[in-house]
Amino acid sequence: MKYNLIIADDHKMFLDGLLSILNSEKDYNILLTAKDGKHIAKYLEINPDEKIDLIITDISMPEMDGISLNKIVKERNKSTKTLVVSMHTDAEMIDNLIEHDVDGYVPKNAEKEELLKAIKTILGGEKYFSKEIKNIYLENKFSKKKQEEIKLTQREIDVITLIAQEFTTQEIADQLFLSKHTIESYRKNLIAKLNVRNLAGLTKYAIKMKYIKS
Amino acid sequence: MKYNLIIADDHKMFLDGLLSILNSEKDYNILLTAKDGKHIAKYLEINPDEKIDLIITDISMPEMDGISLNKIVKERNKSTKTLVVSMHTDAEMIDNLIEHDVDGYVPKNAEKEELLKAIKTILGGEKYFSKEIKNIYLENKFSKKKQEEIKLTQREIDVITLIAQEFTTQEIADQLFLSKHTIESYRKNLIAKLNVRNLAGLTKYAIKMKYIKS
DNA sequence: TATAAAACCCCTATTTTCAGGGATGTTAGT
DNA sequence: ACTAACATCCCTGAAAATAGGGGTTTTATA
Repeated sequence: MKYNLIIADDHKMFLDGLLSILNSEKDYNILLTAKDGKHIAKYLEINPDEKIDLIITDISMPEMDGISLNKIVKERNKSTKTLVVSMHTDAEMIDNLIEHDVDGYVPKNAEKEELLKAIKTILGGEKYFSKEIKNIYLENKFSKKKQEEIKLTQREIDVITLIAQEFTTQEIADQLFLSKHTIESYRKNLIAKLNVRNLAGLTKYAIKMKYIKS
Repeated sequence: MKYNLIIADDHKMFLDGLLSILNSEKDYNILLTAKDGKHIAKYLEINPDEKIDLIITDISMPEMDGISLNKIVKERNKSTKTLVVSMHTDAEMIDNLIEHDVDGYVPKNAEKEELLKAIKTILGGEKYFSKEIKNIYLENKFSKKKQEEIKLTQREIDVITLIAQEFTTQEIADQLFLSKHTIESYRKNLIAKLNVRNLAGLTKYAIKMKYIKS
């Protein structure tokens, strides 16, 4: 009996590549391909009882991204597996995916063989994450350990965000309905906590932590 | 007579996709595929007289990127065309490519039909840039116009870079062997020029312009 | 060779930040 | 009930940054 697969990827050419790989395998039956998650979601809704073994998905797609799709898939039927195939190799993304309980991740520059191995492994009930991805994940966890010692409170985040937006202490105080002295204390604490020297350092931290854009 | 094509892309699966598209076209003869530019460069060196009509290449590849490859290709034989197929859609990259005189650019999420059209157009001697890419390019040129009114001198860049690195005015003066007053003047001018309010604004600008990392 | 732009320097006065203290009330967890 | 963490506020003095002026000299280039 064949496994039922669904593929979602907005890169048409890449999709063709995947198909050409999978079509030469006789165990896989490709039910559907789509260039965004929404189509897949609709299909799943219309066919609630169809057995779907694996969904191969990209992360960034128009309309509905891979993470949202994964959530929908798992809610419909926990036994449907998800394999993410993407070019994103940033730690945050990977972290995010693992937390969302995807069954595997293979980068797009992986070999054909690895992809097939990933699919087989996942259909066999195990997880599959390529070595590259595992390394990024683990390295990130280690370095996070150090960073997480520095944990800002919500108020501190409020203040540093406004500082990075070029407001003066007085202006921040006015906006938050606090005393100027309070903001000064926060600024002082932030400088000490984050091991920086001045506003420039605070601003860089705010950007790194994405409290402000660009 | 067939056209001779070479393809470079480090995404194996994508390569397969491209191949499956091109193999079904009888006019194209694929001489070589490789996952980085170096292999291609070596091939070109070994076979200096072979007629190569088109090189399809990704931008970011290990060992040798698409831009360097393009340069080598054009130096060897000006009549060999280059089509870039990549996921990069940032304005800088596109600008860079056009300046390096590639013959076309199609994003990886393009349809199969567009790719074929691009290839045909380029082999016909014209340039082909997908609409999406053209838009990004033009939009960038327009917005650059506004930005380029703000042009920093080298010295100003030196100073803002150091400011963003959290050095004080006095420290910057010492490092650059200048008077503290000079640095103060530069800071003042920068704040006025860049329309920001303080160090935080200068720091953000320095990051945006990539004068400093993160 | 004008002349504009860049690089450099100085001054005053005000505001803001930084560094160092200390303090109080509230909240959440042990 | 105790304690730690948090949020809030205050003070002083020094250092730095900001805002507003003013300059000269060097360098590129039209």
